[in-house]
Amino acid sequence: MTDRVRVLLADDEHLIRGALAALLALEDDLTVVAEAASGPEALAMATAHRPDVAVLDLQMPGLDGLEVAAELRHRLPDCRVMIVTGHGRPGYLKRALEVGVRGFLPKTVSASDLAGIIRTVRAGGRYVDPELAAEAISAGDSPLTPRETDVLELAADGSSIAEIADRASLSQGTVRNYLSSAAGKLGAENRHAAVRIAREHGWL
Amino acid sequence: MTDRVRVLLADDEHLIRGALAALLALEDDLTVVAEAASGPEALAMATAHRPDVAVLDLQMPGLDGLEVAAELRHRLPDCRVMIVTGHGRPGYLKRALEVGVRGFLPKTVSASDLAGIIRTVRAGGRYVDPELAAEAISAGDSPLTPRETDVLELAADGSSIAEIADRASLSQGTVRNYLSSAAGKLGAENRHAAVRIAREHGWL
DNA sequence: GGTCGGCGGTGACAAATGTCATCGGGTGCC
DNA sequence: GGCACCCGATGACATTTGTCACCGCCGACC
Repeated sequence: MTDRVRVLLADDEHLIRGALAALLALEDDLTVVAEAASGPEALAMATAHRPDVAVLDLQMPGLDGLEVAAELRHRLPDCRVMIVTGHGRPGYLKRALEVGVRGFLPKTVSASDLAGIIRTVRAGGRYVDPELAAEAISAGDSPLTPRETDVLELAADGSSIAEIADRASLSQGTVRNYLSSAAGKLGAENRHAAVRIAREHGWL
Repeated sequence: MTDRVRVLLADDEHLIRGALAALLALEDDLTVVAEAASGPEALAMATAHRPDVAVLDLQMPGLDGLEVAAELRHRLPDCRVMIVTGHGRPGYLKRALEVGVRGFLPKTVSASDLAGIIRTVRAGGRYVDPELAAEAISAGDSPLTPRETDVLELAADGSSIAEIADRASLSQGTVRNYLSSAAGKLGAENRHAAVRIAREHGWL
């Protein structure tokens, strides 16, 4: 542990990001070398400063944390990526692990925990919040087929079947079949409840 | 300004709250006298420590920031209340001002701004984020009657008309009338789109 | 080759939903 | 008193939606 850990912080909330940076600066083996307020900016800062660890907020303008993580994996394979999230829906954890994220934690952890986890991740370890992990395991995989997911996503804003069919370039009958099937798999009464359930599980 | 400003911090995200506390502690005229992670806890800490300024997150378990603000207004009329929010929907600002909140700002402000605004509010001033204010003005008041709002709220989770009627103790026909009227006023195609629109405006 | 599942579609039917007119009771305002 | 508006309800009607059965096509897997 001869060198200090070089950290990139990405969070669109300036207040939070600044506070975190100030707080991590108190740890004498950590250095915040770059900050970003959006997904694309995070990528740019990462390639410019080549941090050891990137701490990404899940929800950011432009590209979200997962998209940035996926891109970083290709551009900077040596950079470890951690995701910090406010409300952690289970499905995100699974997707995060798939794109090589080494740490996944809610914002309810304490600052000293965060510093510790950064060190763990830097050393090659992994950390996943136990509660989020339990939820993810109990939630399991999405039972929906890719197409069902697509169509359900188009239904998410309350559009009519006709609109969905139009945007998906499908016949209305097909759309109804998919939505009916998806609602059945999710145990929902109608497509709108299905959207809500899929959202809660992070399957959307 | 002989005394230091006594501040209460309430935010359910431990990481954020701790970071903010550390950051405000750097200002030599501010003291964080209490922290809370939920609405009820915020109330309890406030009555126990009688802060000059309460900085409340909008979304908290138990009671949200607005409910805490309303309660504080009665219990501690001398305590100035500020709301800090992640994604600020317009309607909340209006409701916040109605319950006597003196400061309303998004988490995108910088830490030094926050400290400055705390001082402003403490001195009896007000501060509202200009962008949120503009949105609130353009959004205007909700066109919905109280009952329409109630029923729309019950429809928010994708329930069927029958369930809504049951929970609201209304006839199904009445429920449909209210929803139809609400959808019409909001320019929505159906009640689900109406829910989305009302949510976006903070009218729900 | 056979089977299974996903994809896209059609047709038909029942149920849910949206829409409209209309009613009575209440409240508040001019 | 007259008027406007909200509340709650009913009935009728057209439309949308959900559900099911069934079709062909394709790719994967055994």
